[in-house]
Amino acid sequence: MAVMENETKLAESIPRLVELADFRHQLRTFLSFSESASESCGIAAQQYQLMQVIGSVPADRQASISYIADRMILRHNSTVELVDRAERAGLVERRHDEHDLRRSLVQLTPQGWAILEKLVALHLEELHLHAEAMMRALRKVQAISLANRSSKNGDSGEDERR
Amino acid sequence: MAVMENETKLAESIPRLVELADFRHQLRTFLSFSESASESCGIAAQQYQLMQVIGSVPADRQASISYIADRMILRHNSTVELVDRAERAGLVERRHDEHDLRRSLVQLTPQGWAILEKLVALHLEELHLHAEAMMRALRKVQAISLANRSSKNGDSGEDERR
DNA sequence: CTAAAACATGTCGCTAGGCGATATAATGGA
DNA sequence: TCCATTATATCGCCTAGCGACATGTTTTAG
Repeated sequence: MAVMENETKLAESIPRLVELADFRHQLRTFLSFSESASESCGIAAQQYQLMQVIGSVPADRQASISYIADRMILRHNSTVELVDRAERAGLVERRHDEHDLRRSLVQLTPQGWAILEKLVALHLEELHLHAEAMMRALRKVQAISLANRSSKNGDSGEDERR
Repeated sequence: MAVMENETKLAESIPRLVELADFRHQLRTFLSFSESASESCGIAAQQYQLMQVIGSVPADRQASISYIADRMILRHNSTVELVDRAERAGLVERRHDEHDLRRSLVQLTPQGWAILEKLVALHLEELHLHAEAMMRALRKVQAISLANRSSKNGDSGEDERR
């Protein structure tokens, strides 16, 4: 260890790195496709995701800003801005909740529905082609992460266990 | 159709939307975790991904800017800037390719390796917990996208299957 | 019933990070 | 040698997310 130049660390010096990197690459590829697809419909990728969230609200809930923020994993103010942009683009519109005047409910416009429908189709098509590769990559990582349990504690061997 | 107010479109008006949205939510959750984990190590999520790419270069290749750009799915100039930042943070360093002076090869510093190792462990831990849910969501979408082949052409029924 | 706490949304200024356009140097083939 | 191609780097711009703050509404405690 002392004699090894620190340049010469090999790809496998961190055991599961390659699999994680491959999985991540799959994700980037999918996200990149989604971005292109959205742009091909004239909207931003985030707006597509926003519409996805709004369009898939469970029947007993409504798409308030905070609900959307929660599902989009964004701060509420970022969500407000996202909805602003989508509203300006004519994809969604705000309504006031009659029972709680603080809340503003967001819903898709007919144009929003149309674009969403188109993008869902495109994504399903893409996933039809690439879901399998993603599954494979994820499965590998999963197998690894299972074997990797308690990798922190004094484990002597970490490689022989499947 | 004429009498329906356009407000009342239900969640299932686009058949597979919920599954796609759920899958996307899983992705966001994972990416959000990755972001937090990276920040907990004092670096940006993109820098972690950069190190992943560099650390997992196949033995017969080297991490040039263009290679990284390709794997990160970024423009080369964005990659240059990403590497700049990572270099400033002491995570990576540039070297010149002796055989092609145009190329600059990027490699991890010892500190970079240390942080990468830590983050890989954190991510494997996380995936140990959530890979299953991601798999499930992906599997659903996949099943759907299979059934959805040629959904464009005049298909009368799209709901009765399964 | 009212004051205060909690909550939901909205506004503003800032910043990071990605991109297009452009520049410069090195390589390779005719 | 000369020029097209390749690889990296630089610059200015712009988007989208965030923290801090503001406003209005509901709920709760007393």
